[in-house]
Amino acid sequence: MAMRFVDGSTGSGSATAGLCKPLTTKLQNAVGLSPPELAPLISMIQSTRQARAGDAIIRQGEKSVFLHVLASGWAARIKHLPDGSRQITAFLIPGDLCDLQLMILEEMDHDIVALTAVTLACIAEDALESLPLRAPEVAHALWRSALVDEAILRQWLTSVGRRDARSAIAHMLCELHFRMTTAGLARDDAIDLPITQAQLADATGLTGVHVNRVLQGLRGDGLITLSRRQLTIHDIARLGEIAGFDATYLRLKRKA
Amino acid sequence: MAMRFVDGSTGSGSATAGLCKPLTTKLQNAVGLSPPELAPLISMIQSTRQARAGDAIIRQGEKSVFLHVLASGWAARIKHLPDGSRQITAFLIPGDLCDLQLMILEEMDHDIVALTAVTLACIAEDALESLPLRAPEVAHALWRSALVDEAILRQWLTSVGRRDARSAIAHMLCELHFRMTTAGLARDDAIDLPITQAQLADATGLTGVHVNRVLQGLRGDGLITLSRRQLTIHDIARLGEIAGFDATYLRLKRKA
DNA sequence: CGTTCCCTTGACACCGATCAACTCTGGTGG
DNA sequence: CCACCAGAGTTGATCGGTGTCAAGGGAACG
Repeated sequence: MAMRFVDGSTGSGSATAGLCKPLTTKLQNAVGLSPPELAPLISMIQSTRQARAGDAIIRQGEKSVFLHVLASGWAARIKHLPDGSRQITAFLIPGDLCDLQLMILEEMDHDIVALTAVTLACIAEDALESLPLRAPEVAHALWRSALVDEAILRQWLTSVGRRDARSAIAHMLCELHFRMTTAGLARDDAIDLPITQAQLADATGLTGVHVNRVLQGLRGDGLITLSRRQLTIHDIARLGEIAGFDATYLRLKRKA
Repeated sequence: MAMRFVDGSTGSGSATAGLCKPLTTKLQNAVGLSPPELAPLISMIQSTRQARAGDAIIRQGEKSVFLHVLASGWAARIKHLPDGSRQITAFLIPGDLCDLQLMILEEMDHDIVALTAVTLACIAEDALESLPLRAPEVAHALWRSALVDEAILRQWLTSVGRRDARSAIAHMLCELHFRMTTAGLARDDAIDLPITQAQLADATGLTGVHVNRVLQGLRGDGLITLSRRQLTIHDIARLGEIAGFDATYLRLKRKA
């Protein structure tokens, strides 16, 4: 959990702007914000922070004086149970907000753990507090991002509660592909998928063994290739059909 | 889905104030707002709306010009799957907000359905938009309520994904009892629980038959009484232990 | 006083969990 | 460059928690 500080000056120093690429891409694609509108956000990045795979980014019960934005790498929201099992409650990809809720709530109700090496952009809380006045459309966009996360959560609950394993995993792969595309991180039908089958199991409420068998099935049907942390979806239409996937919940736009 | 309009004048007309009892109780208990601080909220209620059990309050894909606050009765957020099965994503009790998300997002990603006869307080959207300026602590409280709903969602996902049926149902009963208490609607260890076993099954990812058997088990162990839509918890400590229940996620307070 | 949900119970089937190797891959150090 | 090692993936055999199907009983409501 090494801390490293970079240039936090106002303006669009190229290092800072590069850090925020996935976030700005996401906000442009999904909300329709223009680069000039996004400038206030980029200029608020005060420092960056690195973490290695397995490190906790923030723990249950903690509070933070920074809003953390994932700039590179993957992370997960994790809830731990008394018996040692865990439920992954969200996968965070570049451009996702870690802890916007701490603007309003007192402490985290879950851990956030880095799944790969990770770079975080840190935005000071007090800078955020004046954001609604200084750049209302950006503040709006951040809340929108949080509300889409909640819509994702409802989809996950639906997957775990009512879809069978094959359909649930297909749905997860469709969603991740779609989100990576929105963040500008997909290469056509292929994405980096740097998570283990056990982590996929913790997200879908299954066991690692069963996830493995289901993936074999999807591979066997020629729907996907997944190896060396690279996912390629060969027949996205059919995969979406198996999943009952409808991307509307990820597209929810800003109100006119 | 009859619409009925009542006095929407400013001030604390007793009818309007009475409507909001559970909401104000909740906000007082959970956030520590005082009655004078809540006055602006009560004065914003523009009309009320009634619905009968089974009626849709708002449908997936719809938008609304009102924020609906549940004043009496129970409702549920429901996601429908292509095969006809359903996942209940939230139980809404008096004092809960139905569609705050529509302040920012364009359309609903799920249905909200009345589970009993229901009274809704309607707050006009444009009145809400100026709320952060006029009564920042109330606006804060509303967002807080939405974020607690998200924390609840994470708990549900954890229940469905990683707890067994007995533990998941015990957890649900603990949560509902706690929330009813916070809304000022509990009588010691007893609450109204006007939902069917099938609905409890749709919320926990189980079948009605299995929910029935689990409830029999909890009854047989002397932990609860549940009949005629009345739930009494006889041994809340042991029920909480079975559930792995920790109410922190429902208590998340306003930031100092 | 019948109709309609809802609850209850039993027998049986099955999806996914568990247990237990074994293999493969990537990274590390000699 | 190779030997080693830990983590991740793979596979088979078996178990068990829930689902499914089917039927009957009870309570609310007109």
